Amino acid sequence: MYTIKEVSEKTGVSEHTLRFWAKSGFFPFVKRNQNNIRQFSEDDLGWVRIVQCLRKVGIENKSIKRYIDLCIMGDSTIQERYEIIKTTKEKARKQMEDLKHQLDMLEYKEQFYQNLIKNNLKDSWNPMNKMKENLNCAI
Amino acid sequence: MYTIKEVSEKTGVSEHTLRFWAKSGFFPFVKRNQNNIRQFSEDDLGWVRIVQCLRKVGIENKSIKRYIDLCIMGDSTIQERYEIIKTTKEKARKQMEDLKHQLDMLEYKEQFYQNLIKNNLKDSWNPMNKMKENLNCAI
DNA sequence: TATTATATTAGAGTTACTATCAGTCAAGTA
DNA sequence: TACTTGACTGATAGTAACTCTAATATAATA
Repeated sequence: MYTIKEVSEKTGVSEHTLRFWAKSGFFPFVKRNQNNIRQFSEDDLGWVRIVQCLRKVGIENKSIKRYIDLCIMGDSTIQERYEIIKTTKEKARKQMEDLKHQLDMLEYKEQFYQNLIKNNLKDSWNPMNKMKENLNCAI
Repeated sequence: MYTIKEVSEKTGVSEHTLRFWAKSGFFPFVKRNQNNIRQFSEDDLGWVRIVQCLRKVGIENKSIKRYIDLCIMGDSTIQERYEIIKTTKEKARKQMEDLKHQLDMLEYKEQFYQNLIKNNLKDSWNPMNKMKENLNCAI
């Protein structure tokens, strides 16, 4: 059993956000002790991790709540939950692709600046200066 | 020269967001025609794309503004701009890694539900049912 | 000439936190 | 017994980055 602090440390989700999520109905099975303190079980930790995963892929809280509610409803909703996961996975895959493009662009920019710096120091009248002049345009 | 609509279509950034970014000072060189309509040049399009790239990697608008301002200031800021791009690239690389973990988790979940569905339909008293019972816990 | 399309602006609304405050409660320590 | 610590509650305000709405203007088209 884990306190909210331990869950925060284990998952990297702030205590604030965990309470916010709890209030949003994301952890319906978390028990309290006699002092009203939340006691997260290993399974509850699993819920935290899946919520965290869905959020990181950009699923909005309303949709996460829907998924949680389906889980609570039991076996009859397995198909729908499967579809949600499949769609989310596809979304994550597209994000990976997109992020790869951004990484490529940043690598290109890095090279661009690296050349600029190298040539600026060594040689002030080489062809790179054409680029230099256009710097404000090309960023 | 492109209208805001054309830029939106070319880049996938909404007209709304483009105006918001413009207002934030991200496109200082965009000219207007006699009717006060924005006319994006090919170079301006380049600015849109780099801003889009930085946003997609999660760089906050305040930092983007800083980068834009450095660009305007000219050659003396090349080193600092280079550092920003390098740091951003590193950030993007870390995001890729993290997203890969989320993708792995979603793939695992997909398999989990797939097995559940397959076994539920074919055989109601196999070992998978243990998992089924724990579904609400394991999500 | 009337309508439609596209553009502009200011400003309100939204999401998902994030932070702060005020106050309660219980457990452990000096 | 007083004090500190950690957790809880609720309310409220602030923030980032959009996102949407409304009011208005111009230009092209029927």
